[in-house]
Amino acid sequence: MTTPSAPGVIDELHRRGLIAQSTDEAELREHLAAGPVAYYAGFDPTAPSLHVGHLLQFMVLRALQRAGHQPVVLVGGATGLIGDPRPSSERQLNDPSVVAAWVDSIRRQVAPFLELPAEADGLKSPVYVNNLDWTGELSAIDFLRGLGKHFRVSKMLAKEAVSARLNSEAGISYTEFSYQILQANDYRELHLRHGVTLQTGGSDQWGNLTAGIDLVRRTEGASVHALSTPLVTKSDGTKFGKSEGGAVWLDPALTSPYAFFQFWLNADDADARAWLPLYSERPAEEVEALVAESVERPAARTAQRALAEELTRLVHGEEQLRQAEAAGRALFGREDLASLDAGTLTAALQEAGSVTVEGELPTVAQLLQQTGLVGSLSEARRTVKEGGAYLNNERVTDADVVPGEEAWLPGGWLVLRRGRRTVAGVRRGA
RNA sequence: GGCGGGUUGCCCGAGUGGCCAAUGGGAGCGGACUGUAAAUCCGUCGGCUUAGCCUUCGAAGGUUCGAAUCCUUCACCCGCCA
Repeated sequence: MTTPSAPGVIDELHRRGLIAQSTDEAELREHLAAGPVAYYAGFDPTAPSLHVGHLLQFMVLRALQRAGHQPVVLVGGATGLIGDPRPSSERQLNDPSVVAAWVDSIRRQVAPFLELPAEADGLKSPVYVNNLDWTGELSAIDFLRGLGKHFRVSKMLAKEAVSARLNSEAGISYTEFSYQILQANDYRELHLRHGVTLQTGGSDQWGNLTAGIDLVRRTEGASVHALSTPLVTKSDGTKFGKSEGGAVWLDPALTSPYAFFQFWLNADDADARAWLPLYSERPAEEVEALVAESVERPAARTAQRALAEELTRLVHGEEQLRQAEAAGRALFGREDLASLDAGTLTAALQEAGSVTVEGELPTVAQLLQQTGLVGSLSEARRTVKEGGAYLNNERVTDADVVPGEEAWLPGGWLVLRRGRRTVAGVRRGA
């Protein structure tokens, strides 16, 4: 891996389209060029796992780390108890013990992204912090006197998420209204504790980022920076990061490495080309070549493949990437399923998702339901009627038949498929 | 506190006593076409032991042979007036 010299990191981020907004860029460049800078990004525990939407933040964190700067990763044990206002509706408060558990799991999940390879000379290992450490013991008086005085309500009301909520039926609670003060205070605390002078985050966080800058200036007289990433969009206007099942998680227990790989592989052409620079850490020329290849021969899906490979490797590791790829090849390849060897088939179906059936084999409709390919027996019948159900790559015509002995594939498997690309395995039990 | 309007399936939104599991649009899902894309066209879109049955139209009760539709009470939302 080539280590770009420190002054180039802003150029790299620009080239990759990772900068939506930043504080005075000339100053920021100068600051970064002057020596290692401590910078931070925060992640609130609103679920047991992060999802693909968070990935972009790590691309920025990694780029800065490669440039020799000091990453500080914050997991919001305190802010997660309050809830950053969403433009749409009030959040449901989660139980403190649940949030604490999520802090742990996210903290563990984040680690590999900034882990340094053995040969990484002079690069800095991340510092991990939890804002509950300083927010948990903050008294109401300290909060109101020490922090509240620095915030003008008119300015707080002007923040996008807040004003959206004020103008909506949902309104906004005082709890969520206060969120920006807590996040601003995080910046201040990290500035004092770790000398942090740069905060990064999504563009929807810009208001919170600037609130922190203002607070640091007012209380410490220091001028600090912020940098935000653009919102990742899809060409069809739908929300990025969802697949059939809902969110695409980084936790392999919630979204298998296979499903994760497939998520990127199935991106549409325009999206894959637009996303590749954002997510790929390959040299600029290589990225350009891949995009050009994608334009020339879209069917080869080079951009999708590159995304799927790089990100699956980053999130799940080389071994999982290899298996996810092999599974895709086995299940979508041209070869006959029966000709696959038991090991390949087993690995592929375990990746794709499977159930084990003991004793009497149920009907195809029931199998479709048990594998989770459909939500109900009615839906299973409907799918069969629509011609969208396949057993071992052959269209099923009767939902109520029980697969015969000859249907079993090597390793004791049945391959069920719904539609073009949703596959699940059925394994023969004892 | 008073008056008026509203609450329908994942979302929006029709429906004012039987022809309503409920028009239409969106999302989703499937098929065709392709490249495990996109666009387009077609189909589908509560559940079940599926030519039938069961449970749905804010909640509970009532009128009726029959109610999403009428009546009563309650909850919540939106206006106007105090």
